[in-house]
Amino acid sequence: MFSKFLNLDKEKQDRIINAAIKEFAQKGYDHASTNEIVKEAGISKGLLFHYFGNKKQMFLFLFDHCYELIADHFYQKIDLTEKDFFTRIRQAVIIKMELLKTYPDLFKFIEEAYLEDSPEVKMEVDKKIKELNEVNLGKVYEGIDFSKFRNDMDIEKILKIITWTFEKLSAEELFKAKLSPEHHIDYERIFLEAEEYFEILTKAFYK
Amino acid sequence: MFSKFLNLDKEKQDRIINAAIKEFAQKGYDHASTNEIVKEAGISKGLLFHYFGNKKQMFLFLFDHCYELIADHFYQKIDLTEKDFFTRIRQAVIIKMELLKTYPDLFKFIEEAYLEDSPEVKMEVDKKIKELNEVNLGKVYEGIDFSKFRNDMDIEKILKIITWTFEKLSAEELFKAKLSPEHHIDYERIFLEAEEYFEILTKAFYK
DNA sequence: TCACCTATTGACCATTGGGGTCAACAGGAT
DNA sequence: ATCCTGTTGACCCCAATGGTCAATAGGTGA
Repeated sequence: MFSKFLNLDKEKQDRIINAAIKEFAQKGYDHASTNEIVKEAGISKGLLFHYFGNKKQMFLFLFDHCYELIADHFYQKIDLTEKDFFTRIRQAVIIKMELLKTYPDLFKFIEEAYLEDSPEVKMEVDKKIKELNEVNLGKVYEGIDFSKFRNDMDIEKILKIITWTFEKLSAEELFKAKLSPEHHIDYERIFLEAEEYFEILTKAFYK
Repeated sequence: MFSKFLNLDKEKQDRIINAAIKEFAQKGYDHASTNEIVKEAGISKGLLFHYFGNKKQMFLFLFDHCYELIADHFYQKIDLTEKDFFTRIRQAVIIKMELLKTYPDLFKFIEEAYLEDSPEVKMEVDKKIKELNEVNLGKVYEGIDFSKFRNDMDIEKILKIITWTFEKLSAEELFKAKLSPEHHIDYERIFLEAEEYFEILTKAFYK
């Protein structure tokens, strides 16, 4: 089906993927423009339709492809025998940063796809999401040793505060990068800052 | 300039404001459609241009108007003699919820306006933002008694964790509301849940 | 009843931009 | 010289855009 696309060298694939997910993430399915995508990707209009047939098929392919990308990275590299929550979440943050280095709009695209309500694709996306939820949900917290947390607080809320902190931290850094001229992201600095938050949160929520 | 609009009864003004900021927040300046706005507001196309002249003037008016709305509410109702950080931030959360009741897309609109890069309005918006930053920034934390916080952690990071928690909490609730059929928001329940987070964060970060 | 007036309508206009097509081409291999 | 595969971009039709304006609705005073 998409073999023509998948046989390209990775650099070109990634250029097209990034152009497309950026456009969809920013504007949603309906208002994303194939003209913009080909301009950003540096290919001709005809070629895009040669690879994907039409806009809808391209969008659905991207959704599947991005989800696989994420799932593969996480389940290959996350050590499920690791029982410490902070170590585990640190792993997750690193993996996320690695992915964002190659695909800056990967997670934004997936998030927006969840909210997509263009009638053209809503049904298919909803179906995909439902299937995925049945399989994947909750695996990230599997096997964690929760006895290390102080027990005078609702542990679910603690976990939320911690994950929210790292989500907001990375969102803030992405925002800064967008405002800066070259859109440059200093992953090293972010990582060091994240470490300081780890320290604070450990002090605050472990026994 | 906009006196024709401002002389309308408040209900009609709000209907138009909400239709417009929703459209701009969702699609950005360029792709926001005046047709969609008038449809959602329940007025005719001609009337919108009768009030605002053109799309650009409407957008810039909305930005100013929304900013004033927020500023007025905050500086009228926040008690700057209140020295306790949690009490202060609780006030802020309540005010934000009140505003969201009347203008569900108010903050989303402002946030997106900050990122707007349509050439048509970018210059004006950037200028407005610059002016505002010089005046307003940092007032929210003025006069807070920071000695109540434990001193084995970087206090700036603590403040961030706390504000982020409440931002994420409200974002999560907005998301839930979007998924629910009637888009209904149960402010009472959110408020109670926020209280539980206040309790946890106090325990974690006060001496 | 009718003339006047202001607030409001929505069909209409020129123009842009959309998704999608396809004849033509580039250039390496046989 | 002839394929062949990968690639181009001018072109198509049409939907939708921001904006206009003659026509109307409906209240007011005479």
